[in-house]
Amino acid sequence: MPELPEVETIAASLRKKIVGLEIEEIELFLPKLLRGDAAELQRFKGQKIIGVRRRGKMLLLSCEDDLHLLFHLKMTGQFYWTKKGEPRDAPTHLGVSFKDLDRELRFRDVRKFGFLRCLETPSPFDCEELRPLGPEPLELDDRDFPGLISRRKGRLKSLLLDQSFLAGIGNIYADEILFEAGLHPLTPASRLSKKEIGRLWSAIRRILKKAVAAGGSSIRDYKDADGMDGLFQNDHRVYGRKGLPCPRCGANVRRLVIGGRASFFCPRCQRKKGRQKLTTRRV
DNA sequence: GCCACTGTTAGCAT
DNA sequence: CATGCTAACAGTGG
Repeated sequence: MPELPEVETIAASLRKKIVGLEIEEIELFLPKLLRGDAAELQRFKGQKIIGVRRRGKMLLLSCEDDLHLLFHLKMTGQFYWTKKGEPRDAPTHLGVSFKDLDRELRFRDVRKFGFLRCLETPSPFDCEELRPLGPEPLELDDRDFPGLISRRKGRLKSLLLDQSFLAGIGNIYADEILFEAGLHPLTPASRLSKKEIGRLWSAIRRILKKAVAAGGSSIRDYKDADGMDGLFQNDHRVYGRKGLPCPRCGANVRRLVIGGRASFFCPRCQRKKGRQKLTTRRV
């Protein structure tokens, strides 16, 4: 389930351990994990890792000589460390050992949806997988958001999940963001007032920043590369909370399916547009 | 055994 | 072209 905050946390945990290390061996146990030619992987032997970055939900390990490893963890991808040469378990599909280090980095993915790709280019962010992504929500200038959303028509929930709109938001944070903004997930983007666009943008920033600070959400499989759980699952206010009271108003959280995805929201705090005024009453 | 599940995409409909 | 919906990927867990 790694979304932006989880991948950001994994990148940080990986970065502090592998930058500066020289790759000794790379072993691939599941050919379909790699998009491209298996021989490309061998070019990384002897290469020093100089950077670990995130773009959307993808992770980029960069070496010298314009060589990069691009990972997508999809639903269940995980990195972890073992002692060098330790037997691998069935869902472990890749092992990377380093010169002068008695441990090795492994990648496991129970559902096998994740992928790895080798890039050789000075501009890895222009590759096929990364090019279609929209802006990074935590880097986009505040002034650019209204223009970005004004060109879109779909429902807010689907829009937030659209990686070409903003990169990195997934199902959990989309629901938490819409709750924070007080907007119904079915609201058409084209019907937002200026004020609501402002609320949506600050909710996006606030929720993602808090989730990054909390190290992401550990619901099922998610752990960072050091095996640490995130804490943001404790701050979820609607996601996965069908039938439980809304923490703001006490109404029962509802669940809807939108575009095939579960969507959780508070029917009172996130009114459908057009109903707020009718139900306003004096005290 | 049946259904749901975090991500994404292809294919088809509107 | 844009958007919406479903199925499919493969496995685990309730």
